[in-house]
Amino acid sequence: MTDRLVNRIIMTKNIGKAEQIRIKRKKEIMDVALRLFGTFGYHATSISHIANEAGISKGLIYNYFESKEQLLKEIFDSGKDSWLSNLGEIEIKTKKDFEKFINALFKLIKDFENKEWFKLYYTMMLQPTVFDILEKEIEMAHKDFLVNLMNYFAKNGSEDPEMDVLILHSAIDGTVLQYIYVPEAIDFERVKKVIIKRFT
Amino acid sequence: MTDRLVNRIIMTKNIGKAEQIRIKRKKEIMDVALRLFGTFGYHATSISHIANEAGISKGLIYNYFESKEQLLKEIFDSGKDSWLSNLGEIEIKTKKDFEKFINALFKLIKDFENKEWFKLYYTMMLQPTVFDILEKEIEMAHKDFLVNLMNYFAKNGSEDPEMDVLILHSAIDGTVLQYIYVPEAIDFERVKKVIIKRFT
Amino acid sequence: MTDRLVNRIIMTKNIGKAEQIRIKRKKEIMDVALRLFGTFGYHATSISHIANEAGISKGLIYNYFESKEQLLKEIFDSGKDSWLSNLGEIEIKTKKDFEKFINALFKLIKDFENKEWFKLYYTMMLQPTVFDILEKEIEMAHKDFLVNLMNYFAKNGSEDPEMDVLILHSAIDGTVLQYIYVPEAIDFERVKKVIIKRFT
Amino acid sequence: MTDRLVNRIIMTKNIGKAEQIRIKRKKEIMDVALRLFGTFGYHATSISHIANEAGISKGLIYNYFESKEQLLKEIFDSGKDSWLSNLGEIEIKTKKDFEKFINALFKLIKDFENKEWFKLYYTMMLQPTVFDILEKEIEMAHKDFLVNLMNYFAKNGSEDPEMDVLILHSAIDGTVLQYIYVPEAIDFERVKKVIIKRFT
DNA sequence: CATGAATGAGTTTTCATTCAT
DNA sequence: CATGAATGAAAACTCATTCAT
Repeated sequence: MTDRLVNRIIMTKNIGKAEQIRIKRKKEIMDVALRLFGTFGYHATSISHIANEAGISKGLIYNYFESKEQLLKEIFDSGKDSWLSNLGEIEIKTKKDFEKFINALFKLIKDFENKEWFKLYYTMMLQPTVFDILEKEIEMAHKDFLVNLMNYFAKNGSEDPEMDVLILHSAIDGTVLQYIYVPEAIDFERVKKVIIKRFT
Repeated sequence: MTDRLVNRIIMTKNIGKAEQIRIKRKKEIMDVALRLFGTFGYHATSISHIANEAGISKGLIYNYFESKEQLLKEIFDSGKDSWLSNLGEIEIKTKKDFEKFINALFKLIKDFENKEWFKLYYTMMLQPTVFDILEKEIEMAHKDFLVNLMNYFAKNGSEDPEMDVLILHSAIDGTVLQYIYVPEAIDFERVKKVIIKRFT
Repeated sequence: MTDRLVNRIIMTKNIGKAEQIRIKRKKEIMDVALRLFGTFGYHATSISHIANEAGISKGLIYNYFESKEQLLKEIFDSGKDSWLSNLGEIEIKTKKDFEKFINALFKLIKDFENKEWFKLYYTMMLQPTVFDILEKEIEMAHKDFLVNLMNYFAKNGSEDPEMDVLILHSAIDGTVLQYIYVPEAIDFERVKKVIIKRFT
Repeated sequence: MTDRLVNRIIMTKNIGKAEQIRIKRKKEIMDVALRLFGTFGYHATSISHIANEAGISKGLIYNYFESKEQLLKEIFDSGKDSWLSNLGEIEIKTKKDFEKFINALFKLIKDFENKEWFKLYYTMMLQPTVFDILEKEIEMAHKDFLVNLMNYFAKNGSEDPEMDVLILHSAIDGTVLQYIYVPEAIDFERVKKVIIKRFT
């Protein structure tokens, strides 16, 4: 949810003052928490830390989120929704579609409100034992666009479409990782060009 | 540090019985800790948990490691050494070399004593604020073989060797991530084939 | 304070509309609070819980009661008044009087607006350290009818009137406890018969 | 578990030092907690309070008990065991048996290591919603000796044995309550005499 | 009057670390 | 060497109470 969207919702006359505050505050907390979770990790970030950084009291956070875990979940879901709503609709049939898809993907990664979300995403993926509820959601979310890609590769003369998807997926995962790690090293335009070249 | 190596060190006559036990114990603790760190994460794994799992007392761990953080560092370094000592020596000049390198790489990933180490590796990479000392070491370690690869691509007609290295690196990172995440989904032989094909 | 009494007070012309609402609201809050205190205990019942259950805001409760403790005290006093005003007047001289008294007593226990009050009563009795102000009031209130009973036993050939009162009192206390605990197990008619038989 | 018993167990040579400390400490904590729970109530007694009173750190309590609730449960069970092991064996057939039973009962109530236990017992009985696990145990524990008594009344010409048991039970409950409330007012010898007289 | 966002002190609980035995 | 009882600082979470609107 972007700030602009939040503001538009709030501007609407038929929302009470209290509700306006709630929406703003909730987003505020989620933004701060995402940044800290991403920077220090979920466990190493305390509720106190979040509250301090957001300039509010510890107690208030529990007025908005049932628990620390629930706060994490809401942050995660919110990011996931953004992600999916931007990629889910693209049908990949022609080479043009593929390019369009790769473009959309990298635009998303770059523009995405907060690259911290990806840190969370990968960190959480790495500890399925801890966050097994989220695991399922992630898998489901992926499946659609992986199938999409596989069909594309199959129709375009790939010898092993399954593996091609795997490697492409890996390359993207890896690129995102690198972007998170050393953002200044990634020139997305060049990355896109190489990926499109290597995978068409 | 492999078990075999440990045994060889221990066999050496000029190490006292007591010292032999120390070395074995230390490795035991590190193995257990690595497994638990990988499974539950560093923060979510308590010293008690490690001690229980290793069948020793909490106190004893502090006989071998200064602190929990130091234990982590030693585990990390030990894994890193294995990793580097296996890849650092390969010179990549011909296509054969490249294939050899890719083969060595995947063999390492697959055989590596414990895939939990990679979980640690990536998790730690994702939280630079916490472990920035380690970060530098990793970067240094990588540089060598990245330069190696870049030269290879440059000499073999790549339009953008830097980017090719980046993508290859990303693909490898991504593949490892996927392997950690769904090991049974990764057929290394096929992955290798596709990577070699796409990058030569 | 019964609903009827509340209504009578409210009907009185020289009470303004606003004041009428206040009285009704106050009773509403006390009723809800009593039910929750009785069910979950004083400490385990939060002001939020009471407010929710009463369909009002937390803040409003503080418009009617100084504090949570004051709310408890008012509930307690209100119940106590009902109790005493119904028993204080009976003079026990003949066997008929005794029967009348026992009948009145059990009618009170059974009809009493809310058996939760007894839960409160006994719970509070059991923690003298916390509520020793209330304690004294109860003791005073009891004394009258205990003296009443003792005189009756003394005049009717009891060997140890003091003890007889004690046991009778205990039996009543115990019966109320049982009634609170397993209401359906208590057939008041039979209980009364046995008590009258055993104690005359 | 009496102190003497604890000491005897500890004296036994084949118990390690650590285990000795554990047993003593555990009892120490339970004793302090029982006293405070009885005096202030379960919810109004904090773990800090218990730790202070016992002269130990908060953390240590969790070395011995999983949670505050578990501490309560263990205290409760320990008291219940004492109670049952002393009354469960008496068969009530003759008037002598009944007297013996009543004697044993009051001896138990009087001698019982800690009358605070009864406060807990009654307080907990009054809030079944909160402690419903214990509820069942209490019911089971009672049943035996209630059946025992009913048979006795039935064989000895009671018109309504069920009610007689109820009243007797109530009288006992009530007496214990009074004893807890104003211990100095209860002359057990006289109480026993009256109960035996009224119920035979 | 009525609301509910906000506070902050207090609660239960965890855990790395120490140290007497 | 090895144990595990003990500590204390910090974590997550709760809730009576206040106050701007």
